[in-house]
Amino acid sequence: MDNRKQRSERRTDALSRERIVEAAIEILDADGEAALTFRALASRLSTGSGAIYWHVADKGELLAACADAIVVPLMRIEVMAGEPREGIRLIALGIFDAIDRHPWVGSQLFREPWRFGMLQMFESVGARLLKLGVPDKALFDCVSALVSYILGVAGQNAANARMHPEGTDRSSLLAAVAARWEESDAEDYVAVRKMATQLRDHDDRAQFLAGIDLLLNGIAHLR
Amino acid sequence: MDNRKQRSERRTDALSRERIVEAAIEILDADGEAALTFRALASRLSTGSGAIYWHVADKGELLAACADAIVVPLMRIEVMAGEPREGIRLIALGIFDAIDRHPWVGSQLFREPWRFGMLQMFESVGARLLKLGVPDKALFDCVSALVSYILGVAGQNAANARMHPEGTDRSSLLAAVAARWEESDAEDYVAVRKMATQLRDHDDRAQFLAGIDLLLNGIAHLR
DNA sequence: ACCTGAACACCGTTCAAGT
DNA sequence: ACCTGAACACCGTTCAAGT
Repeated sequence: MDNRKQRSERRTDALSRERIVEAAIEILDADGEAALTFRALASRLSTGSGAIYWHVADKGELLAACADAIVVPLMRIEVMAGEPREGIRLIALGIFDAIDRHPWVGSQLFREPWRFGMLQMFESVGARLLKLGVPDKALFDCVSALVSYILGVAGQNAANARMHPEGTDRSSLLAAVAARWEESDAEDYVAVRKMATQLRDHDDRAQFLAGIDLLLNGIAHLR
Repeated sequence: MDNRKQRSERRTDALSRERIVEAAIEILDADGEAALTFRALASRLSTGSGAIYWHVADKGELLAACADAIVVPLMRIEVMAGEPREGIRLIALGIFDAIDRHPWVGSQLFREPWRFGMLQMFESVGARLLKLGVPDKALFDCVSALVSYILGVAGQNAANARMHPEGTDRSSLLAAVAARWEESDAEDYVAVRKMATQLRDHDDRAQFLAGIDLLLNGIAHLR
């Protein structure tokens, strides 16, 4: 996982799809989605902006390739050992953590829902649900629900990162929103007021896992 | 001479935030997110592109205002009559159907997660979960899970619409993907192969509701 | 084959100038 | 106060010309 190379780009290296994707990911991670332009990318690769088009069709394909480079390795189908529920939790957490590190992936996952990575994800989750005894008839709905939920959280994380890039003090931001929630009308906003405290000091990762467990719970009590 | 009355009678109404948002929504619905430019909007409103900036800060605010115009009315907190589970289903379906009609809303909901509409949604869902007997401590996690799931489906629908705009024959597209699923390796893709048939003739709306029910099921079996 | 970089068509946004 | 529309800085993409 930790293949941190020397940053000294040798200008003698030929351009390649992999080098382009690698550089693009560095830009995305460092400065966000808006910073990835063909000009910035070309300059980082010490080449002309047109050169990139020899290896990549357009910006959409470039972003998709970047997302695949992050997500597909996570989806490798491991031997089906271990408790299936735990396996699903680990798959979900793997995606959650990856998107935590690379928030731009979150917005990207929606674009090409039937790409290779998605197939892998359906298989990884589906196989484990089968092992849990989920009937064939309900399988697709259950897997879809889990995947949709994971993507929903991913998308929110990505949006969060886009709006509060890096430095923002998250806990004081949550505190501010929680304060607004607490001040809302006592009659019309009963539930929101009750949730304010939990909003203030919740942990995103734990909350994500709680949602996965709710779904697994619901799946276990099917029919 | 006072000519204000006269002006209000004229056919060309003054520009206003509402008229701008209304026209923007028409463009978004008709031709998608990429078609909404300040130039196109100005031309539809028979005005200069700079004029819009008098009423709207920038494009981000414009898109957010458009999304709010669709979503906020759905979130009106109705009297808490009726069965709570059914109420949550109706709220969720309302959002699903709205995003089905206006797919661009799906991608927009992620951007400003703590906007007014979101507060309303948390209250509408939260109040009903309280009525179901969900303990205060678990409330925020449960509401978050439901909202994340709804947003996840919304985002996927929006992406779908962006990729297959309007005319595409959905059922033959699903059939094509299902065929690929069926042809995948029999050993490595057991689950995917079992899901192929269901993928081919599933209904998005029913599947969405199935996911909501899984979550409600899981919530009901909390302890 | 691969790369260069100017050129093109388009964007969001600004702002002096008008009413 | 509100609107005009040219101008600016930037984009993705193309393509004749180079190696």
